[in-house]
Amino acid sequence: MNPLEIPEIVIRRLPLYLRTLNLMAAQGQTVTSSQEIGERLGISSTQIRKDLSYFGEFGKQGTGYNIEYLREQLRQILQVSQRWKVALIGAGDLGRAVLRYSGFEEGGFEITAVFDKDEQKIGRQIGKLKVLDIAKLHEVIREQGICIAIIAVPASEAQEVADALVNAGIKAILSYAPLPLRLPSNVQVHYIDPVIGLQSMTYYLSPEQI
Amino acid sequence: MNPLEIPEIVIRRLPLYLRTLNLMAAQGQTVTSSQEIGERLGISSTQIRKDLSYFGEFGKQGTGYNIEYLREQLRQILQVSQRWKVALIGAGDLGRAVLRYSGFEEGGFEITAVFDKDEQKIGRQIGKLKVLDIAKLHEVIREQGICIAIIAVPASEAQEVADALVNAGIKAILSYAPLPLRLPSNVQVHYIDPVIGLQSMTYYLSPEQI
DNA sequence: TAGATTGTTAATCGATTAACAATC
DNA sequence: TAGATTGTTAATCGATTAACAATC
Repeated sequence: MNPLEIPEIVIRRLPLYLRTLNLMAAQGQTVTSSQEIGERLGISSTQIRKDLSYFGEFGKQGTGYNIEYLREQLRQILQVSQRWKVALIGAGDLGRAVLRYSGFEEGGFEITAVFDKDEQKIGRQIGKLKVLDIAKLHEVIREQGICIAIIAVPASEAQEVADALVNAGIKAILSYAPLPLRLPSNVQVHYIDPVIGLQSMTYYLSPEQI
Repeated sequence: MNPLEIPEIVIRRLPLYLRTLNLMAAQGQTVTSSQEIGERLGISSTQIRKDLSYFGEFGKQGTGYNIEYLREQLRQILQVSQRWKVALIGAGDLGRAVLRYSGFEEGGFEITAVFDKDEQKIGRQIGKLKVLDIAKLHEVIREQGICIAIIAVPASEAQEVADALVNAGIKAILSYAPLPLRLPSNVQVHYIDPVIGLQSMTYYLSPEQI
């Protein structure tokens, strides 16, 4: 029951369960089962029940899970009931796409500051936000009490940005830069690298398809 | 030695090794060791040697691995020595960011066609490509002999697009839409969902940081 | 040669799943 | 009640790692 004992692989699946429940709720469904969730995700029902059992008992024998209730429980476990403020570094094509993607908002995240070092971009308005000078990173992050950041700068600048973020007090980083960041162990990090995904699929393609 | 027996989790790590070797080569390094690769990636040297041993013997006792040689071997294993043609569906903010990202090119992929259903976008020039009408999806994919696609359309349209892609002969899909696609088992799929990554990090953040 | 590092085996560790009592 | 589904235990399965001979 100590959170430290819960395998990370279990934590990584919880957002998938939450996302599935959100979709079901959006379609007006009120009750589901571990089997139904599993079918949607390609995961066994046993695994879903086992994963949830790390945190408590959320279902009823014979009937399954109340979707609204389980959603709220998962939101609380993942700490996404409240909205988190997020800083975005990089206002290039990728940064702008991140900024305009509505999924963050729905997932419990609000990008409240965007930074770039390019003078051409600084001061430019993107949606509700004005691009800030990266020189103000520390100041703004501290002022707003932000502890999550998204890195959307070129690989060559990512480590430097990460260092500045850690220095400003950031505790979780989502990085789109295709290289591993050197970070203190108390800072969470996840990477998004589409090329890695593609390259592990081409392994399975038959040679005649090239 | 039968490819079918190699665990998928091993295949998923190979692109990381390749990426690391690429970075080393770019810095002019010519030789490395399993320990050095492991340190960069946060993976044990034993695991790297074990993973590579599924495919052959690529190193020399006492000296390690020739970077150029191991790179080329990994490229061949992953089938990314040749350039793959890729179709991109969706020319919104995300699609444009994907199109302008140079990492695909470097990873062995060339986006050779981009589609959208929005008449406002069809015909527009993005970099070297003109946005095509999604009605021409089947025709163009067959003509060009494309077998990999990237989905960058809203979640509500992703399944429909996926069905059309499968119908056109696509064998591998990278989807940015935050939901699981229903696909034939002979079609590879990988998902990119940044919110999932963020939500599994917030679990570990201490509540006072909210 | 001595030191370094590989490739591989066997042991360990951890995750998944089968089975089932409990109960709605 | 009978059927369905949960939560949990124990068994199985698979991945990681420790140890080491081989050898550059």
